[in-house]
Amino acid sequence: MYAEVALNIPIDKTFVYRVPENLVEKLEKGKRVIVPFGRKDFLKTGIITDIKEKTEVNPSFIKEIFDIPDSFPLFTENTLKLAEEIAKRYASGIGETLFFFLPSGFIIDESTYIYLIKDEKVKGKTERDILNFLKEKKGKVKLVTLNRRIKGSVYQAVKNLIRKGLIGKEEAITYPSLPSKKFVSLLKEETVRGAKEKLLIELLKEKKEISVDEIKKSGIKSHTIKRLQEKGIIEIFEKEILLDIKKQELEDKRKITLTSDQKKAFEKITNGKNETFLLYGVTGSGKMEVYLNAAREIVNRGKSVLILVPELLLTPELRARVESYFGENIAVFHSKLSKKELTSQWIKAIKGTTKVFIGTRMALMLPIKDLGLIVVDEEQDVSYKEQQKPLYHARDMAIKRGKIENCPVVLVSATPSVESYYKGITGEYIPLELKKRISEIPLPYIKVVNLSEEKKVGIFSQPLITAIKNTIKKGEQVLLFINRRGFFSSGFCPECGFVAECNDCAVPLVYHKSVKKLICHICGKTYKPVYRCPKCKTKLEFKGYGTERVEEEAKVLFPEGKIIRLDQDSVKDPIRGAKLISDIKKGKYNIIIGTQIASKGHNFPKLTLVAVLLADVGYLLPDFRSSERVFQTIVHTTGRAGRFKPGAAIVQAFEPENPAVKYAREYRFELFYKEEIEARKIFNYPPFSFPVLLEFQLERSSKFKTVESKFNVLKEKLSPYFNVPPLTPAPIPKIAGRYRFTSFLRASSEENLIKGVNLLKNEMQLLFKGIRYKIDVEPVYLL
DNA sequence: AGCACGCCGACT
DNA sequence: GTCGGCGTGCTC
Ligand SMILES: [Zn+2]
Ligand SMILES: [Zn+2]
Repeated sequence: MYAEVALNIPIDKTFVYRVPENLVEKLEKGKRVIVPFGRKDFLKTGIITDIKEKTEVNPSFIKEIFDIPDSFPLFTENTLKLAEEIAKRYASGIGETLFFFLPSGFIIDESTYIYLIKDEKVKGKTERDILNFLKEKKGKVKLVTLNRRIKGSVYQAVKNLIRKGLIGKEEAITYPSLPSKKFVSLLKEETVRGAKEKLLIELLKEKKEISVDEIKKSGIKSHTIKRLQEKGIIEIFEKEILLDIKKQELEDKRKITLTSDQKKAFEKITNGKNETFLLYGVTGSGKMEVYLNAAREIVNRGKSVLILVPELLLTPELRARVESYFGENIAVFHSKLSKKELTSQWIKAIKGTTKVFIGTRMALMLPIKDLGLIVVDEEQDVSYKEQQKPLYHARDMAIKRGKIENCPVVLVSATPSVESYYKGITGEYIPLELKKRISEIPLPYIKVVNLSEEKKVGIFSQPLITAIKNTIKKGEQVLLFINRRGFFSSGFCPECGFVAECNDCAVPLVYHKSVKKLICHICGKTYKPVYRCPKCKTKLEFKGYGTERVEEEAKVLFPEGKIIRLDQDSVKDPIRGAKLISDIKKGKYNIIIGTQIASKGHNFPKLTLVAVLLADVGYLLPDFRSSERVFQTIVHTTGRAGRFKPGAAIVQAFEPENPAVKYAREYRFELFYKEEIEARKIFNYPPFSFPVLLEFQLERSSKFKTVESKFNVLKEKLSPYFNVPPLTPAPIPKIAGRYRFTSFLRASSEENLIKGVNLLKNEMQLLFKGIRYKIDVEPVYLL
């Protein structure tokens, strides 16, 4: 008996292992295996992707599976299929893909550790660096970490140092942190005096083992437990637990009568087979009620539900709202959970003890059985695209999963992506429109101010100043949206044109007044501020606006305002961030200056005026979606106003006649889509083409010539599948010290895309060994 | 990816 | 000679 095993190495290949007699019974697809691998037979964690009687591989090369530790698989048959699809579409390997999604708590790997014996003079630079690193670290360091942190031939140098007796090595296994809990059991029966002590012993007589958590619930303090342990009466031990199951009946905590539009959508979804629905309608039209009701119906039929949400939307508020439908028996899944929590949620999925899962894009692969519905909320959100390998799009792969699981998928949005909207028209998706708002409160009136004509004080136009003053006078709140944090873009020299840029990235630095530093928003590197041109000593001029600069101007203009900044910088610390948000809700502030963070997820009841300060900057960026993003920012941000009582919005723009601005203001979304779809068609952008962004990241720009000539050879081979433009410097030509060259390939059909990507992946591997590159299929960021 | 091996210039 | 930097190839 043989098992095909996928390992966490970046080659698109599985490995064949023999299954020993004693493990045949435990053999199952999707299960975790521990196998020896490589020359050193280091133990590695793998996933069984297939089981076979025969194999082509030479029997003398085949090794034996070391262990199958679990009684259950970590991937279902369906999620294994999904992983294969992802690997195929996004130029990734099956092993790479599986291990990208699998929580690291499941991984047991053996590796080499290095430690210092004595420090002596050595000649080689790499050897010196290694000794210094070990001296600084004190203790054992993984060989791989050395290799990552030190440049040069680390492996060679380590070998030499071992031979010289300066360092030592040992092999060790990293143990996984499966969810565990402390338990207590009785060692001997002895009479004790204390009432609490007696109680604990009584409890232990009844039940052999009780978890410390549970003991504490009956009013016994931890020092009591400790004292009995010291006396040798009880014993405390760690025990692996799979999960703590909270069984709860689903009850109608919310009695909501759906409108007729909502009811229609609900019926369509709950009667769905494996269609993709596009559920759309303006803010406040009750989209969430529809999908939560549908989800509850599906759960009542005994099936499970997966709800995907963008990163910033997974707030306690949202969780509470979902809990109001399902009780506490829901599981969240996102990157802020700990290793143990992630493994625990994963197990809940595979065991089927929880029926409702809500998470970010990484929740896509949860091994949920009997999936009856997948929801993708805010389907247009860019955070659904993974930015590391595998560069998958969770919305598109959710649709794929729906087909594999044979269940309906609902895409939800107030402003669908142009691609999804178009597919709603062609019938690929079934459109479900909610035309009316639920409440009587009208949508905010949007006033557009022309920034190139109107009088301004700083960034504030006269109409905006008046509106802000009136709003805070009434005791209500104002949100000022600006799409950048920091103060302003660092200076440029009017004499010689010098611009303060990051040394590693070709982007202007942003001045952050609060920390008095220049910060690169691409790589995060900080610099001391410069005020004079280093070349000609002219005083630098500053331009651009960030939240900090808006805040400073607002303080002068509105001395009566209670102003707060709400951006990544101010909510970095989660505890302080949560406090900030609750303070805003309480009305402690009346002028909120925020970025994306402020325009998503949170409802501020007293907010009645929203302003988009620079609505159409970014409109001219070389990205075919820039217009769509302007449109979405305006609709989403202005939609924050007047959730609870009528509100208004002001949009400041340089070109008010720009369709993205005009149609957002008039709430004539269908006209925006019509024009945008027309433009996409003319210029052959998605949904009319299937792009791949090929990006080289070169250490030296001088390497470009050889890369380019090799690329031109490849170009010919790719031409049956892609339109291949020449390799050119990326719009941001340098990031983190690497020179970026890109080619924006376009396939005319999905079939060509998949075939072409496969060819591209294989050819690139052969042609560009030792060169860093990225194959971004259907990219979201083009800069 | 992680690791070994083999090639080649530089330096005892 | 041989040390150490670097490119190449293999892993069931
Ligand atoms: Zn100058
Ligand atoms: Zn930078």
